[in-house]
Amino acid sequence: MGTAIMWFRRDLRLRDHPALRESASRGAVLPLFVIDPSMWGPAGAAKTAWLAATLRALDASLDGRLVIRLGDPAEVVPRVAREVGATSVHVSRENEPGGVERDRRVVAALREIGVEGVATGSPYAVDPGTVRTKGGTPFKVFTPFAAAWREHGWDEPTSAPRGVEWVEADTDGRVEAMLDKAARECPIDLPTAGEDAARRRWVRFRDEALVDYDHDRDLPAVEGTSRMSADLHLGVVHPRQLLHDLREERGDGAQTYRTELAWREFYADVLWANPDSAWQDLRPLPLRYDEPQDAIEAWREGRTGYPIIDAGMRQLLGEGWMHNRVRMATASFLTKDLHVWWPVGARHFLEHLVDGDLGSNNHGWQWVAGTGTDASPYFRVFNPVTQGKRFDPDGAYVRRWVPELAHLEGAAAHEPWKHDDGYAHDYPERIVDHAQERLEALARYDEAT
DNA sequence: AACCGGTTTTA
DNA sequence: AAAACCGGT
Repeated sequence: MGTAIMWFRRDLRLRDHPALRESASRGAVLPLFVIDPSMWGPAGAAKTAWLAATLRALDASLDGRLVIRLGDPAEVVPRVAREVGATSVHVSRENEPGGVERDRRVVAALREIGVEGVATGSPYAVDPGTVRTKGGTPFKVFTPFAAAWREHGWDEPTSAPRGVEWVEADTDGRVEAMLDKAARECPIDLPTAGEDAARRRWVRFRDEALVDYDHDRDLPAVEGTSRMSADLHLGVVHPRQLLHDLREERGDGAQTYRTELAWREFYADVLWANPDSAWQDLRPLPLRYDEPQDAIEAWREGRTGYPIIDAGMRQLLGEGWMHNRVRMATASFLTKDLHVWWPVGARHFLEHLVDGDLGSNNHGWQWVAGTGTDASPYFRVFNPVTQGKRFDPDGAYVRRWVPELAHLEGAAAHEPWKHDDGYAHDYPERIVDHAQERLEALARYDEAT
């Protein structure tokens, strides 16, 4: 039995970990994480802090044996392999274009020194690239994808491997200070990180909120969602575990939850099949775009004068998370009311969301913008006032995030312009007229098609 | 067996 | 409007 390296990336857990089990079957295991300083710096502070906290939790669950090194993985991973005399390096397969390219470089560098690179499993219940149409092509429409995905099914989760012989090596001396700094500079309160905490959150959701999920998941004022996204993003939980937990559940809540997981898998598959669609239109649409810097800044900071939009944008900055209903409304506002190209918004979301997942985020944006999957409805323009009144009927979400409107009762918080004291606490006036910009957006779509 | 055309579907 | 399927060839 030789030595194997388990190189952790978006799979920061020990339970139900096919690549970890594979590494343990090869011999003694060195658990490794590599911080690429070129990625660590530019990420948002909340995102970096969440990764730091999750790494600390993983390290604790390994009794402090997680080895963290700094640098370009194509240099660091082979160097560590030499250092410990490893014969194989194990990973969960990556589907994002940047990760695919990085892994190609790392595997090539490992091959040069005679070390095998082995990918086992992926962060998805069904590996991207597996589900295909009857014609053998990747799906571009969600519903038939979801049907085929369900039909395909998924493996049962496995437990953490027991009796692993862990190999020890030094963590880079600079890492402690980096993790400390990330935790210290975190602008928000993060949930507790790590597998056990995620598991507790999930069980609580399943036992208390799942029955009403079908209805409550659309209400941003209600804690009606599972809040699993940040843990799913780093692989602290695997969707297979959640699906397994719901296997006996036939109610609307569980059905809808499975469908939401299917969206995540769909977008990962679309990204895998169309790597360029990460930052370019999946279906190029020659639209005229604006670059209104002041309005974009107002959108980012939550002072557009539209209550539900401002509440959402402030939740993003304050919590590192935004309710999905509001993600759609704020994305529609940037693209349809301000006529801004979707990557501007997608980049802002990715910088601040602790769950910021490239496929789900960017294809969610493209879905709203009309350049992505789900063809025709270019005319999908969300009315921010209607969205607010429909999904936050008593205004509680707006009052929570927009103190300037806290004095308005009930749905009045969505329409300060209708109340004498609506602007008594310096809430900004609307920066655009939605009815007018809606027509402008439709005119531009007409022009482009 | 890859391709065509008509029909249904598209959160 | 485009995708996916289905039943042909």
